Amino acid sequence: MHDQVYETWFDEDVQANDQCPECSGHVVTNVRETVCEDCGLVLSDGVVDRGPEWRSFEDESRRRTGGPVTAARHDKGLSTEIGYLADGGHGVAGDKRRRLGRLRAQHRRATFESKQDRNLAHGLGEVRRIASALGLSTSVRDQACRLFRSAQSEGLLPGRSIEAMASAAVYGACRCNGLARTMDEVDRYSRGEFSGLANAYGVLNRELGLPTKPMTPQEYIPRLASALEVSDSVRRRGRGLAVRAERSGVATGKHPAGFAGACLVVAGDEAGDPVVVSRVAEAADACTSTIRAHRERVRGLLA
DNA sequence: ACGATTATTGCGTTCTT
DNA sequence: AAGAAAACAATAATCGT
Repeated sequence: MHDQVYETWFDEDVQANDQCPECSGHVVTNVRETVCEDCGLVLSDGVVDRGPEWRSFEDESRRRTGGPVTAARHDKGLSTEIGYLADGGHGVAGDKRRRLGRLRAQHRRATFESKQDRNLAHGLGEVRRIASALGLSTSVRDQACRLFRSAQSEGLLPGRSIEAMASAAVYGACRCNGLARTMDEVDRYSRGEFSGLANAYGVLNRELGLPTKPMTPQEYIPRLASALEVSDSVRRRGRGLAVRAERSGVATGKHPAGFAGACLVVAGDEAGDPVVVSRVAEAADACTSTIRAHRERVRGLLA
């Protein structure tokens, strides 16, 4: 019934950081919808393109035909060079010598450039795949791509996996735009067997000096609220609690997502509309004991 | 589901060399 | 100053209720 209205807004491309048409609040984009952070108005729900599916499939098949591309293998088995013994040792002279020299230079240049290219192509492919899987807007995705390019040109790649840096770029782009994503969530789509995301992001953030500010619990409220399908009043109350908690300092040093979840639990209890802790834990990428601990902190705030 | 207890992880500090 | 190590806090895991 709201479809028409939503369609219109979506066509106008309401995105993160825009103003909510209804309450002039702050609009954020999360996994599968664009919502107003203040009133929770859903601006695009289920309209998010199904692009990620064929895109990631495409990437997958490209990976297979292209062969395994990992930083380790690049340097290890695949690179070759033309040695100097061939001519140096046996006194190859004149034309042949010069030709060999030119060949050597070309070969070196070619392999070097193709390595860079492959790394970049692979990395950007991963960035795009992860960004799509998270349902990020194209502008955020492009920003992530730029971050990855910077990371490569700044020489941040050697010693780290492409996958790790790709997911770090995506996470970094989210952080720069104030989008509430946990590292876990981004990591979920990374292909590496061990994450390295935290490390890669650490370097990326430090070396590039990303303009990020710490996430606050209330920024996670809208996402969790819609994931848990709590009532509007509970969400509002939870948001209020999150603000109070953050101002009073009890939330500092805590993972904001888990803390936001705890706020929703307390809000649900108050409203006589219990929010199940285990579900919150799942939605917030935390465990139940953490949510419980935070819940007590929030309650202590009210007492 | 809850509360309590224990294990693990991560991080900033401090002590060394 | 760079690195190792003991120390602390947060989170996870596990228990009995």
